[in-house]
Amino acid sequence: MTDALDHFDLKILGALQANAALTNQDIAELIGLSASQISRRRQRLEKDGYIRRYRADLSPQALGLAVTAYVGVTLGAHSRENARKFRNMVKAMPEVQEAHTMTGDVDYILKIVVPDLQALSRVINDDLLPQEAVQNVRSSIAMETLKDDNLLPLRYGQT
Amino acid sequence: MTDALDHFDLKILGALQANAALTNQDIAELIGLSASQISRRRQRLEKDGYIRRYRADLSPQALGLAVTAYVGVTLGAHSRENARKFRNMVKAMPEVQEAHTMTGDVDYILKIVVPDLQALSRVINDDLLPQEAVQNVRSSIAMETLKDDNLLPLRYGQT
DNA sequence: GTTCATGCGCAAGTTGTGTGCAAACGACGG
DNA sequence: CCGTCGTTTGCACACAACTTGCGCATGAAC
Repeated sequence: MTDALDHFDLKILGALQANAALTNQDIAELIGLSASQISRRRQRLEKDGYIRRYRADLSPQALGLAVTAYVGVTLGAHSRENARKFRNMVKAMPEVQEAHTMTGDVDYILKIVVPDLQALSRVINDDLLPQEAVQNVRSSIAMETLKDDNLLPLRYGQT
Repeated sequence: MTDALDHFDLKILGALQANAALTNQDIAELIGLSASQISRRRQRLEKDGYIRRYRADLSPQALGLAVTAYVGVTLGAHSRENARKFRNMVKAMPEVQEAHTMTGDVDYILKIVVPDLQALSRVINDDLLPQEAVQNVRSSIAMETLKDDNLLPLRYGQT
């Protein structure tokens, strides 16, 4: 009934993740289908959860957000309660773009975007370090960004 | 003449980066302006580079991409030529979502998304390590993703 | 060979977008 | 205090895009 992506679906997903401003007509011409089919397939792809949402990709530079940093956080005593507080804190921080719990010697990696180094310092010293759970914080700053497209590779295991 | 974002512009940017499927009419009602104004402002925001592009945000899980990893790469002899090759290689690898040159003891951080650990291993052993420039590779795998919205914080230094 | 399910394009109805226009507003100078 | 000018707004309309019903083609099951 549903599921299982064919060749057309993958092309639609690929086109939309690179440029969601494309009209159905554009995509139709691109992959050799009619606009109405694109519309129907797109609805299905949204309903089945392949497309999570549509986003405008803003320019950090234009908005004065010059500093991107990765911050590794190590928790001390892994008390349930303190860890929970830490996670909620992180979710509520607008400067944090991504947060993952990691394997290896660091418990969390945070991707942080701020206007300048002073703001980064403020985030680390005022928000992160005062947390009871936090034992250690190591930050590394992105000097140059080679690639930042966040495009998922779509060629795996399909038609 | 141009530049300088007012309160309305920030609200529009905020709404669109969270959900680009909103119509001008939706945003108009949200922030108390007419749809035509949203249209005009949006055009300006695009022209002035605040909005880079529109993207469909796909679900890695739905697409069978279960493994996200951060890979730290250290280059050996920093020969200009080998470094250049390394950067081009990275740009061409579809599994690499982000790549930054970093301050600190690691030269590059790569965000990599693949279907499984085997695929990660393949990327590291077949693509990364054989590079002449590469001296050392350390990878850390995301066990749980707390946050992954990539929403820029918009409240800095404006009206 | 018939039936059924699926996917297709076309065309029509609906919804959304963008521009001309006139009015409102604010800044500035007389 | 008032007029002028530039900017921003809402409205209305023309245009563009989206979506859905429909009939047809294709291919699998029996």
